[in-house]
Order: sequence, then C-alpha cells, then structure tokens
Amino acid sequence: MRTLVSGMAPGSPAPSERELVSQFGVARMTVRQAMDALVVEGLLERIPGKGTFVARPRRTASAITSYTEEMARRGMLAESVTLLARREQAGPGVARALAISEGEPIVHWRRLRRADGAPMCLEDAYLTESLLPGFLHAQLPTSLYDALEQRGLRPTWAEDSINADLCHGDEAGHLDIDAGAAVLRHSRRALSGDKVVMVSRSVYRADRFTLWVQIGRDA
Amino acid sequence: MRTLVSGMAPGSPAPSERELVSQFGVARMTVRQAMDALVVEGLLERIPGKGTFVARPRRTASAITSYTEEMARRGMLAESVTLLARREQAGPGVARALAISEGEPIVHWRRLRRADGAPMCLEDAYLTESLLPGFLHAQLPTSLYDALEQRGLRPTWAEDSINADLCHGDEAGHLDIDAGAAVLRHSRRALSGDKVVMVSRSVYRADRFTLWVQIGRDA
DNA sequence: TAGTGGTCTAGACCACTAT
DNA sequence: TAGTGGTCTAGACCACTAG
Repeated sequence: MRTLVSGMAPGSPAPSERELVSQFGVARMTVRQAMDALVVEGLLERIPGKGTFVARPRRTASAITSYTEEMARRGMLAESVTLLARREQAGPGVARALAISEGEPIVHWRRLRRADGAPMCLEDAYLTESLLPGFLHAQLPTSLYDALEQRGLRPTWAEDSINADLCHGDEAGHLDIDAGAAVLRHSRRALSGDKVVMVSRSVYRADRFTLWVQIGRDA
Repeated sequence: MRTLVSGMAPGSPAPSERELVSQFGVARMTVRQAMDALVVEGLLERIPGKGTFVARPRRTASAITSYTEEMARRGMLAESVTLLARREQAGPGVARALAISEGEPIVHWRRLRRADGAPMCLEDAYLTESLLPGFLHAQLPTSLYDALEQRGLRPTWAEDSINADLCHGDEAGHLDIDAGAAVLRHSRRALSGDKVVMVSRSVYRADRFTLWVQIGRDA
C-alpha cells in the first residue's frame, strides 16, 4: 500500500479511492482505512471534492535525530572518536534509566564528537547488552542509530533533559575549552515503542551549540 | 459522544461498541469512527479482546506550557514580579522574530519569575502591540498565555532555542546568584496558527532548573 | 463459551470541486 | 454533470480475553 506513495512527488495525486477499489477488488471502507493510516502518518493529504495527494513532508524539527543528522542539518561535518567502548555492569542510575536490574551487563560507549574539525560534545551512551548481542565484538558502527535500526530498535521517541553547567576539569581537555566555561548537559532516554533502547549523557560546548526544539506541532 | 468520557476515571471501561450500537441505533462502523477520534486524541484506549477504556492522560511534555503550568507540574508555587511593562519600538532582532517591521510598536514585558519563593528566571516577553490593543492600559494579566487565549491567540506551537551561558552581572542580582554562575538561556517564538504571537528570552538559574522535553511522540 | 475489539464487505447518500 | 472524499448502514468472520 505504502509503495503507492513511496516515490511520488509531494502534491501529486494518489489514485482515487474508487480506483483502488476496482484495482484490488476490496471494499471502499477497506481502502479508506489503509489510506487513513498514511494520512495519520502525514504521507497523504485528503482534499474533499478534489482527491488524495502526496503530502508535503511536515516540519521535521521535533523528530528524533542522531548527532550526525543534527550536524548535517546545521551544515557541519560530524566526526566521532571513540574514547571507550566496553562491557560494564549497570550502576543504579543507568539501571533505572534502562529499566533493567542493577549489575546487569551493559555497553558503555564514550565518544568525542567533533563538528567541522573542532570538539563539540562528549557523549556517554549506555545500552542494554542483551538487546545488542555481539555489539562490541563487531566493528563499532559509524552511527549508533543506524546500528539500532538494523536490529529493529530505531528509537521512535525520547525523553530529554537539558540543563546548563560549568565545564568540569576532566572534560575541559577533550572539549578544548577552559574548566568553568559554560556547557550544556543533555541527557536522553531513547525508546523504541515501549523498550528503552539507549540512555546517554552528553556535554556540549555552549559556545558552539544551541539546541533547537519545536514544541506542540507534528514532527 | 465525548460526554461519555468526560468525567470518567482513567482506566474505567467505556461502553462496548455493540452496546452503543443498540443504545443509539447506529451502525457499528459509525460508533467505531466516533471512538477512533477519541482514541487519536488520547482520551480512550482500546484493548483487543477486553474492551475500551478511559486512557490515562498521556505525558504532556511536548505540549506548549506557560511558566505557571510548568512549575505546577513540578509541584512548585509560581510567582511573578513585573519589572517593566511598556510600549517600545521593535528593534531589528525582535522585529524579525515577530515578523513585523522594524520600529513598529511592541509591548515589552519583563518579569522576575519565582518558584517556591526563590528566584528562578528572568523573562523578557515581546508582543506585537497591534494584536493586543489596550493590553498595557488594562491590568496586567497574571498569565500571559491566558490573556492571549482570551483574544483567540493561544499559542499552539513554538520554536524554542536553548543554550548554556554564564550569568551576566546585571542578571545576577535579580536571580540571587553570582555573576559567572551557570544559567540556561531559553528563547521562544510562540505561534498561534501562522501568526507569531510572542517572542521571549528567558534566563533560568541552572541550579534550580532542568528543562524536560519529549521528542517524537504525541503530546 | 460469551464478549470484546479488528477487519472487511457491498452497497448508499451527502457536500464539494471541476468541467 | 461526473468525480471526489465524508459518512453511514447492516451485516460478517477473525483473534483474543476471561470466566
């Protein structure tokens, strides 16, 4: 069904409901229900009396994006250096956030994120190991979100918390700023459906990074 | 239809579809469509094989909220002191954000926001005066969003930007923190439909405030 | 086993748009 | 006037839940 829409240009007309009825030999209500799903997803747009059309993509601001995607949107080149990638046992905080038991095996992945060559952010990601068998033994992926997607665990939504702080001494060197400079601390709990897929804590250089959020409108 | 749900406790069962069919003498598809709307709105929840139930209110994180509402959600008492409320001419930055011409009259409203008695945030709100005739001559409202709502200008969505900074000297006294302490700077462009209704810049004490955002899921 | 929601059929009439 | 989506009817079978 969605293949009918996949490659079409925004604004171009979709087949009419009655057309699909005769084409597939199903009832019109059935066609409507199938199309309803695409309308809700924002792929189709119905105009009474005129027809059904491929919708213009809605604003993508509040969609969940990876660091790489986010920097691409800013026209910056994203790079990452892995500082640490190992198996650990979940401490109390991470265990609670991941909705697992304390002491269960997790993957801890720390990366320095660069943008246009200069440090932007220091990120610690924590993942439930049992969801990602063999993750550390294979080559580490370029994009964590892509790797999750390949396992059917693409985050569909996230709970983020953001606050301001002063840069700690142990972070300053990595970020190439002075201790005491302003930083933005960003925590994310990323979920795929009901499953907590990843928890992360990031420290962004405030002089290079402003977070943009769109609120109260579809993604 | 929605009166069937209005006063009911979350989790309590709604009448079954077939029950409503015989009660109202309509077809089941009709009942389903009416209920579908409520399900999409998040008022009802269907559980196959069990029934339809009044949904627990979904997380409201990505709905646009006022300061007062936000603090209430944190269980804190919100208060505001007006530091400045006057007519000004739009400077270049505010004019662009409000989508008006430079020099057009605006309302500038500066408030110190308190929570549980202590300073939390310093907010400068800018509004297009022509949208709010007589705003400054009447008594200033307790809630800006309520005042906008009464004029049919309740913000339905907003573009926010958030970054970290160090507290400036002129802000420190109001916020009762030291200059150089970490603060969260929050800018908002609030829209009602296509109309820009308000632009604001806020400075939050980082030691008292963490922003929570939910991304990629309905409000 | 009875009741529930999920899905589907094969029609129907309406308001609206375009020609 | 023909075609579109919006809504509705009066059934039907299915998978699932619960007693």
